[in-house]
Parts: sequence; C-alpha cells; structure tokens
Amino acid sequence: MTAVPPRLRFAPSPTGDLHVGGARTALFNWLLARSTGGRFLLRIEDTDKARSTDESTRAIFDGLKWLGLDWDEEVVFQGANLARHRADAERLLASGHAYRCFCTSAELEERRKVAAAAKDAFKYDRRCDRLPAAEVERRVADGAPFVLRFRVAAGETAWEDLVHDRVAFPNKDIEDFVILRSDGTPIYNLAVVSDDIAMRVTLVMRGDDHISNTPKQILLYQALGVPLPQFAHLPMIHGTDGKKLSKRHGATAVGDYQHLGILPQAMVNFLALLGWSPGGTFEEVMTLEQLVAAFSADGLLRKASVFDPKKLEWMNGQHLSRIPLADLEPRVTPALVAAGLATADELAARRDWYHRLLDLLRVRSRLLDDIVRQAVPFFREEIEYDAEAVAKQWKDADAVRPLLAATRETLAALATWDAAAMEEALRALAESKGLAGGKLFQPLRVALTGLGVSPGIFDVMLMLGRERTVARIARAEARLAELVAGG
RNA sequence: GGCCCCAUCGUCUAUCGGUUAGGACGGCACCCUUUCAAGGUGCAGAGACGGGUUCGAUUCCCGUUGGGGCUACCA
Repeated sequence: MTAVPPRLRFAPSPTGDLHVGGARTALFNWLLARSTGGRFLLRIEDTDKARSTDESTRAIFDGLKWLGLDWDEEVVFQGANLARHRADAERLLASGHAYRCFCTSAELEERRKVAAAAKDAFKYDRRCDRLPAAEVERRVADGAPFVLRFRVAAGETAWEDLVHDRVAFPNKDIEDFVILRSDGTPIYNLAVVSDDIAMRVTLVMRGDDHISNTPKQILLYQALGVPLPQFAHLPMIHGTDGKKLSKRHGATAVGDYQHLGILPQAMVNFLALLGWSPGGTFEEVMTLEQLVAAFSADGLLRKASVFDPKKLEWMNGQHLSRIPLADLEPRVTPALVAAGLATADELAARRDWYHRLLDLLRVRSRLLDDIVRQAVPFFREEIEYDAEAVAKQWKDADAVRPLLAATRETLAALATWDAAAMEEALRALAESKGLAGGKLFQPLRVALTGLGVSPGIFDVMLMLGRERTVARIARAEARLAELVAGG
C-alpha cells in the first residue's frame, strides 16, 4: 500500500440512480480510505448537461448516506471547473501536446461507417495535424469550429494496476482523442484528469470498464507534467445471465433494495464480498466496522462476479437477527406505520413490548416486509383467518371447537400469566384428551393469529396478553360454529 | 472487426507448486421441534481445453475456446 494515506474519490455521473455497481465502487473507495486513514472524496461528473439531472444527484447522495458511506470534503461538481478544464486543454495546445481538428462529427461518422463496411478498425487519421500552420491560422481566423485533439506519441503506455498488475497498451492503438469540444467544453478524460489533479487524488479506483480510458489519462498526466496516481480497476458485477447488470435484471438501484426491505448493513456486507475477499477462512457476516478492519487492497479480486439476490436475502436475514434492536426499530417503525398497523407514538409508548415483538419476528424474517407481515395479528383487533391454515388445522371443526373452549377456560383460570404456567396447564389438558401437544397448539395458533405460522405459541399469548388471548379464542369458537353450520 | 480484461462447485470464494481442492449461498436429507424460521449434522456439486516449465501443476508461461469491457465533439 502507499506509504502516505491515499486520497480516493467516487466520481459518478448523475444520469440515473445509484446502481449496485457504482455503490460497490464507492464502498471499496470508502473502505480503503477508512482503513488506511486516507480521504474519501465525492465528485459529481455533470459535464454532460443533457443527461445530468438534479434528481440523480440527489439519488446518489441519498444512496451513499443510506449505505453509511460519508465523504470527507466538499462535494466537487465537475461542471463548476470548466474554466480550469479549458485552461488545461489550452495549455496542452500551447505545449504542442494537442492540435486543432476541424473535422466535423458528421464527417467523422461517415468515415467510421466506411471503415466499418470495409471491416477496418477506425482510428482518426490525423489529417488535421498535417495541416500547414498558415492553413490552420486561416481557418481559425475564418471562425471555423474545431476541437482539440491530444497528439498520441509512438510508444507504449503501461501502468502497474493495484488489481491487475501490469497493464499495457501500444500507443498505436490509441487514437488522437478529443479533449475539448468545439463549444469549448471538456471531454471526459480531460475533465477527469484535470479534476483528479486538482483534488490531489492519489489512487483512482473504479470499474474495469475504465481500463481503456486509463492510458489516455496517463498520457494527459504526463503531458501536463503531473505525477501519476495509482490505479485500481475493479471487476464488474454481472446479472445472473453473466451480462452487465442492467434494468432487465430487475432491481439494480440501491434504492430498489432499500424499498424491498434490505438493510444497508446487509447491502454493504454483500457488496463488499463481491470482488473482494479477506482471504483464508472468515466469517462472512460482518459489520461495517469489521469490514473496515479487514479491508485491504491485497484482497481485491479480478474476476467479474454475479449478483445473487438469494445470497443478499440470506445476508439480510443474518443482519436482521444480529443488529441491536435500537438499530432495527427505526427501520421497522416506518413500515409498520405505512401498513397502518400502529402510529409511531403508540409504538414508542410500549417500547418494551415492541422490542420483544421485534425480537420474536426478526429471527424468522429475511426482509423487513416479513416482519411487517408477521406483525399483523399483534396489532389488529380483528384478525383474518387464512383459508389454508383453517382448512388444515380446523379441519375437524366439531372436535376443535370444544378443544378451544377447554383451552380458553384453562387459560382464563391460570393463576399466573407466564409461559411456564401456560405450558404446564395446556400440556396437561392435551394429555387428558389423549392428544399430542401439537394437536392443541396448532388449532390454537390459528385461533390467535389466523395463520398457520407464527412465533412459539406461548410467546404469542404473552405478547397478546390474557384478555385478548381469551377473546380471540372465544371468537374462533364462534367462527367454528359458523363453519359447522355451513357458513 | 480492432484493442484490453477475465477463467476453481449453479453462485460468492479459499488455495500464494505438493490439500481426500476448504468454506458460504442455493438444493437435498436428517436432527431439534407446537408451526415457521433460526441453529446443528450430513449428501450432491468445481480446477474450460491443449501444449509447455518442473520431480510435481488449480497455482508459472504460451496457445485455443468461452465470457466480458471499450471502441463518440457520452461519462
């Protein structure tokens, strides 16, 4: 690793939501900064005014904040640095590293088409670089529009990549790329280099789809007389079909996962293990703090990985069960409120009860929504009976009804309302009827929750309280009577 | 087409020349058990292919194949 703490940056263009690929890039930059005492900077690359939007910028901020990735200095908006970009381009022109090109995009496109038809690789032929000085002056005087192209010298451009080791490009394969548009605005590679220099970025870590940009940027650094940063190119994240992650793979924005009920802790943990490994055998479920402690550029992998939603859900279930209740509560409360089950005030008023409920439900949940769904019978006064559960557990209504009645009476007569007392009395009741415990507990579960699935039956009754428990059983008896009557 | 990157179970990965190729997710089975989860145990499942180098290659080199990325006056 670098001797001095590195300065890293995440530089997305605000042309859409923060995607998981971008989030992973941001995460690795952040992780490396936090684990080395370096700095993590954020730059919004909004030089493409046509595609950049404020909503996108906001989505990026929100996504990063949700993930818990904070940045260290003022956000840099690339569009604000136009003057410098332009000055750098002019400097390159003055120093002879760039030249004016009068070819129009229409002409270029035509030549590209011709080359494609002939199955030739198109590369700008430098015709404008061969223009006599007088001709160039004449055209400029005439007001002819021109772009600035970087003059790529012969040779080879290579660098020692932190993840790929040595990567090299023969300069003959790099065309004289445009650095300044005819309207005086900078092209990506120039803007990036100019800004990275200005921000004193020492380590550029980004997706490996940028590998082919790197030799161009290196050439720019050299022409500008500035020492090179280190480069690290991260492998891509693919969809289950092996192709680059895109809309047709379903949820790809971090916001999508937030709404699906994924915890940021799980998202970060899952993403961290895509393209990075601490090596050896290790516990996969980690907190952000543990990730920071374990992270190192040495563990960066080069192979593209497939985004597996199944594992993300498992990871989420793990975090759901492990994080402090105090951290879980603020994630669940809004969902409960949105579902109309309770108000935030009501929940706050019986916080102990609420926390006990969360503790009961989170173990059997993978997504936040699973908690909400299971919480319903604990909040609604009137429960609904799940048809499947009724069909299975209340099949023999004539037998179940008296059993429930006896259960109700037993519970109502209990000296104390605690699990041990319930269990002792109910098991005794079942035994007196010659039944296994389950034969009593299952119909009771349906009576209390309307569902075939719930936390342990004694926990359910404890959470419900004696009064509601008894009332629900009575109501179930009535419902059973209707069923027998053919209702 | 050209250039570049990549290649271990279906997926995420361990292995830094010598292992019965290990773990996790998912799948299956069993255990626990009042249901569902969680947890525990077990089973199936991988070095793309061909050449080298070496006493010995998953590991190093070359090639083939396959996959991916880039190829704009987008970023």
